[in-house]
Amino acid sequence: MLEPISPTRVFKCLADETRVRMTLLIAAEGELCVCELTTALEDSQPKISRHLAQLRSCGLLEDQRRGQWVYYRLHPQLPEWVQQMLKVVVQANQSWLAVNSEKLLSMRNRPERLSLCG
Amino acid sequence: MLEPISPTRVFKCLADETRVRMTLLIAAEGELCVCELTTALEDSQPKISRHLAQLRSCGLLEDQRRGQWVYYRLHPQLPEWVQQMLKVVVQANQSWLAVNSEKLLSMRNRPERLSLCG
DNA sequence: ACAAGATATATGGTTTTTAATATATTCGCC
DNA sequence: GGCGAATATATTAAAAACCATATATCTTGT
Repeated sequence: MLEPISPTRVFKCLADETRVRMTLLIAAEGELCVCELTTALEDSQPKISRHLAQLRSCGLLEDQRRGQWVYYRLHPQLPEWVQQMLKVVVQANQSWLAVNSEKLLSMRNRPERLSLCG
Repeated sequence: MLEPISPTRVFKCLADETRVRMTLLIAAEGELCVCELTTALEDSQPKISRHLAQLRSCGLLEDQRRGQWVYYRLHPQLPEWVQQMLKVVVQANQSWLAVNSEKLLSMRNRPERLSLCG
């Protein structure tokens, strides 16, 4: 297997308001598509998409197209310590994330999920 | 109390090779002075010092002068989640940190500590 | 089945902002 | 004065943002 992701690399990925919020939201929700993230963060689609590409390319997220939507989730091969870390951070920062979770909940025309099978 | 440190802020602090290594080393060792860090990381004193200032100013580290040396440790009021996070990261990345720990161990003229209290 | 339009996402090219580095200098304590 | 540590300044490098545009999928009409 390839060299495992370094702490520096992980922290650099998360060292941006947009990227942490997206990553934590995804960690909390399981998976989210680009338009959901765009709504939750109230940011432009190209900006969201670019940051997602970065998170994908450093191995934090994985993407999956389903029809016209592309869904992002935590990469299943993420090292234990990164998963644990994200869990701790999500857990302790729910009120900080609330502004985004709420926008997600009140989003209109949110693409439907058949079930949470993955 | 002031606004707690945000995830973004924490991750930005750690999003630099020099700063993560220093922070994790300090988390692992309890406390270290500037000259020890300079040796462990094989970097210039001004560089180390400036990064330490950054870590101090975002509340991750606290400094304490003892004679001619200045010692750094994790800030005692660091939120629980940050401490947990650092613990997880240190624990899982010991071999990545080994290069620095070893230089620390083999350092000559290392300032003596009376005891590990504090 | 095919073309036209709508919606979802990604990328190219540029400018602007921010952060890291090196060198020189200053401060503080013995 | 000498050692450990901090800061100032200039320079360089990296990352974010923005706008426009491209691709892919779905829908509707014929």
